Amino acid sequence: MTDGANTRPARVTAATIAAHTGLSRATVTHVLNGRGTEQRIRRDTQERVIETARLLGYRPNASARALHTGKTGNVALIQSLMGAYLPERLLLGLTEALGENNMYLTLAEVPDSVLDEQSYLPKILREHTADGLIINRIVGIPDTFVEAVNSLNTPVIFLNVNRPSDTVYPDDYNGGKLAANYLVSLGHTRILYVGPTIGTDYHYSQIDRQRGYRDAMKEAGLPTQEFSLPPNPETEEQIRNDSRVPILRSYLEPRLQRPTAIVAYEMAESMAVLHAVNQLQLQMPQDISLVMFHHQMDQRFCVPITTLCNGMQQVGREAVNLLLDKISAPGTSFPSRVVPIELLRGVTCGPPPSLCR
Amino acid sequence: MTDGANTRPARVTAATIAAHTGLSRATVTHVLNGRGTEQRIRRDTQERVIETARLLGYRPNASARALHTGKTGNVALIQSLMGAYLPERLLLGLTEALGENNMYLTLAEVPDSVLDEQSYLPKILREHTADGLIINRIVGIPDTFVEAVNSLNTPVIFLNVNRPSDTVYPDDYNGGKLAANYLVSLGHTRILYVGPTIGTDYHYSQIDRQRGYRDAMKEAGLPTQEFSLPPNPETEEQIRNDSRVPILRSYLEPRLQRPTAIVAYEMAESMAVLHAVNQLQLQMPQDISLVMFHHQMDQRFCVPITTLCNGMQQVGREAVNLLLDKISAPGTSFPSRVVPIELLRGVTCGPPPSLCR
DNA sequence: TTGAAAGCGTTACCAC
DNA sequence: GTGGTAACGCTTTCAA
Repeated sequence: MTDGANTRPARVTAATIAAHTGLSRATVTHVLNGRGTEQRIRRDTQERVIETARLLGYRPNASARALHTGKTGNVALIQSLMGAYLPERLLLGLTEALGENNMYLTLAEVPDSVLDEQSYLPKILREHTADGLIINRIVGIPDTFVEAVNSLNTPVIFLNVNRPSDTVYPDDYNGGKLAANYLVSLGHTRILYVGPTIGTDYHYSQIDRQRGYRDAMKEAGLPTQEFSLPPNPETEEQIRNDSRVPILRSYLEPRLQRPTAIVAYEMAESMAVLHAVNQLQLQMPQDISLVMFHHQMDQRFCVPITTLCNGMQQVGREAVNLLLDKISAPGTSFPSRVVPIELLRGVTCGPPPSLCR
Repeated sequence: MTDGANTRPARVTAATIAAHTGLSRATVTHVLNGRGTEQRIRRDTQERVIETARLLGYRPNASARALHTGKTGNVALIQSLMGAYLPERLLLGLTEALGENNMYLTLAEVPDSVLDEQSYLPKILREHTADGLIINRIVGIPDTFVEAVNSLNTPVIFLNVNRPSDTVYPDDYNGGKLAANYLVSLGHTRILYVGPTIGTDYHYSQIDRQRGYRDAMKEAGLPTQEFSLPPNPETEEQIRNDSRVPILRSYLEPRLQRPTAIVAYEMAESMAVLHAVNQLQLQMPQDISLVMFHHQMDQRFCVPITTLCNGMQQVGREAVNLLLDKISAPGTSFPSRVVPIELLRGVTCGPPPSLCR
């Protein structure tokens, strides 16, 4: 009486159901896995099994199944989470596509220190926890790390870096072209590219977006104009004397020769542009147009900025597809997949002022 | 020769090592689990085992261990990823703290549709995949869902909602007080609170931050002034006629009675403030001060805005601790834990203009 | 239609 | 010091 109705048995397994129904474990799993009819198990038996499972609150044990099938049903996402690039859309794309394949995403943080230590592998790689690995945007991955990972028997793909194979990343080069072409198509001829100052450990997109812009301008027979935003100031002193917006402002100040449109590398540059534009009392898009690269149309800025969207959700989905391909053909190398960058129209672009007058 | 050196055996298990070393599986696992000395296994035997494991590229099978121990070593994070609140700091806190306990975070996206359907549980909850569940910031969770989750035998905690028990969330009420008090301490007396328009499915922080502000102002004997930013415009028509910044500007326009400081609910409100301030050619912080709630000091805005940081990393860590407590004491209910909100000084605050003159 | 049994890789208890 | 052996929960093949 003390233990009967209220204390549910700690674990309800297929065996429990078998015992309750007086059937064998095999029959129970057959029914539970939808193979009941195929196995020509009586209708009412099937219903009895299912009802009992429901009543008992049966939940299959993933580890046991994994042990038998040799597949964990998990994919691990590896990255240094400190300073990570992990847009929600990317996670959404990954989990969606994995979910469609009855798999899950396991997040593994890899401290930067680990990446430096020669041949030290993070714990998640030292055991057999996932069916595949996704390595996200680790800039300047040490070769030793890549080698160590490859020596694992686990399929691996890379994300958001530009490697020739087994990688998924956005087409930043054509994104750059798209940006410039779009502004050209609106009638702009003086288009300024605002990017970050490119240091030693740069990301490929810093090069590619700018290259795309340059090539598109050249093709249109227009001159390029580029401005590298100095890095974020660090000390408070530097912050108070932050010269980034003033410098940028000087680019936009001259009445006649000022750019009529801007391509910004990402949000940081866009914000500087917005500040400068505001300070100069310019109207957007009447006086000046702006496009930026981002992973979505971001509504938090009050002004929806026309965005070159790097399709992180799609990147996530493609990554899963690629990884599943690799899992089913272990050892094979696949060419990298490039995801197109799309233009999302905000309200920051229009024809150049000269054409309006 | 075809199969010898190049084709590595598909799976290296403890048995493989046992075979290679001529020892029993038990001895091998003893050594591998660091129980070698305790079991008084010869030094050289131990070394032989470890070396062989390394050579063979042995990686323990997590599923097998899980099956035996009854612990998967995984914690599932449940949420609707569409429109999710998932700051990187939160993930960092979660994965860090889990990592310290040799556990991993499994991300499970739960489509909104699923939450609505009565009693339908997402797949990850229908099987035994994780040792515990973290439910993150699902606003307006249907009671049926909570019930269904509770009927599972799996420990569950909530994140970023304000439930009385088994929950971790930032102390937004005291954050609101802190914001106001800080500005008061700088000498401000006309402090405007800018929040979102509170709809039907609001988040507790929308109430709490504002309440904190109000109470602090009352305690300081100062009048409150509040402005609800209308929701983001949706159609392009609405966007072009976006009246949010102009309206806000009208609050800041009058020379004498205008607020000298602003508490912004979050980034969206801050951006509107920055735009309005820029358009009015006001200097920040000379003419007006600004603090906002956010999950970190964000360097992308060019101006580092003084931030009330809701400590998502800490929230993540506390969440893991709470969940581990629940896992080791199943069925117990723990009081919710509130994580203090911290003030991170940016460059947007200073004394009010009147005191400068 | 149903049941018996083997095996997945690990752990841990208990003999030797 | 070392080596059997059972058990974890599930899947699947083969027999009945």
